[in-house]
Amino acid sequence: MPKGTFSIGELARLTGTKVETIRYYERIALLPSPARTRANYRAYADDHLARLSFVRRGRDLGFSLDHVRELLALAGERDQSCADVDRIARTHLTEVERKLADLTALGDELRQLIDQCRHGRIAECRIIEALAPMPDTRNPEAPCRR
Amino acid sequence: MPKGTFSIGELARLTGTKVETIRYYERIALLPSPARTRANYRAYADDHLARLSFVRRGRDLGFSLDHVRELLALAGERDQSCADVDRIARTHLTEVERKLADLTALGDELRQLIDQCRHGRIAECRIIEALAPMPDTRNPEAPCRR
DNA sequence: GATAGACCCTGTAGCAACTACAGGGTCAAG
DNA sequence: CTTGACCCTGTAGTTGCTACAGGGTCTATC
Repeated sequence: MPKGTFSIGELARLTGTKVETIRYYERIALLPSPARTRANYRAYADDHLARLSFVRRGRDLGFSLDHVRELLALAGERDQSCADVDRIARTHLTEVERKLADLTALGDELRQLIDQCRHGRIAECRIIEALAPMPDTRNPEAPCRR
Repeated sequence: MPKGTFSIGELARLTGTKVETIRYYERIALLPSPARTRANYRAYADDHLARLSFVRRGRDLGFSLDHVRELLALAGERDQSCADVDRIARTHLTEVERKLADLTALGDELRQLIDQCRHGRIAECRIIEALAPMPDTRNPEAPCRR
C-alpha cells in the first residue's frame, strides 16, 4: 500500500465494517471508487475513512441507506439550513417510535401467553390455542376475534 | 368452485392475506397444495383456512416463518408436552426484548440529537456533527467515542 | 354470441442491506 | 518455494413478501 493509504481490510477494521459490505457500498455508489495499486488492490485515503464512518454511524442510528445518502449530500452543503437534516431525523424518529409501540405490544402479548402456559400437553397449551382458535375444543361458542 | 371450497381470493379475504402471499406460502410448502378445479383453480377447504389463520396469527405475533413451521408441526402433536412450544415462544420473546432495548436506546439518542438542533446552518448542525466527527471543527481534542 | 371485467394461472424479478461463496491473483515471511 | 493471509470479480443466497408479464376462465350484460 502506498503510504497514507490503506487496504480494504484495514478500512474494514478501522470502521468495524465487513470487507464485503464496503465493496457493496462502492457498488451502489454510496462510497466513491478508490484509487487502485498496481496489483489492482483498492487504496483508501482519509476521506474514504471519514465517509464510511459517517455511513456506519448513520446505520447505527438506524437510518436507511437512502437517508444516509441524503444526509451525506447535506453534510457537504455547509452553508445551507439544516432544516432538511432535521426533517429526515424527525421522520426517522417517528418511524422508530411506531416500531417501538408495535414491539411493546407484541412483547406484552407474548409475555402474557408464556405466563399462561401450564407446561402440560400441547392440547391444552395456551400458546397454541392463541395461534389456532379451534372452535371444537373447550370453548365451542367463543367468538373468533382478531 | 365446488361447494364447501373457496377460491384463493376468498381465502385471501377471509384471512386478510394477499393472494400472492398465499401462493408464496404454498411454494415454500408452508401450506399444502390444495385440490384444483377443472379450470386449474385452487379449491381450498376448511383445513386450509385453519392452517393459514394459524400462520397469519403467528406472523402477527412476530414469529419467523421457520418458527411458525415448527409451531404448526407441534400443534399437530396434541399429546406431547408443550415444552418446545414454550421454548420457541421464549426464544422469540427474548429476541423481541433485545430489539426493544436497541430501539429504545436509538430513539433516545435520536430525540437528544433532534432536541439539540438549533435550526441554523448545516455547519453547526448537531445531527450532522454526530454523524461526522470532524476533528478540525470546534472540538479538536474530543475523543471519538463509539 | 360477443365482449367487458373480475378473477385465476405460471414464472420471474424486485425490494433492503447485506452475506457468502467460487475461483482466481498477490504478497510477505520463513 | 511454499504457506497463509490477504485481495479481486461476479454471482447467488438470505427474509418475507410484492409486483409484474403474459396468458386463461368465468359471469354478466348487450
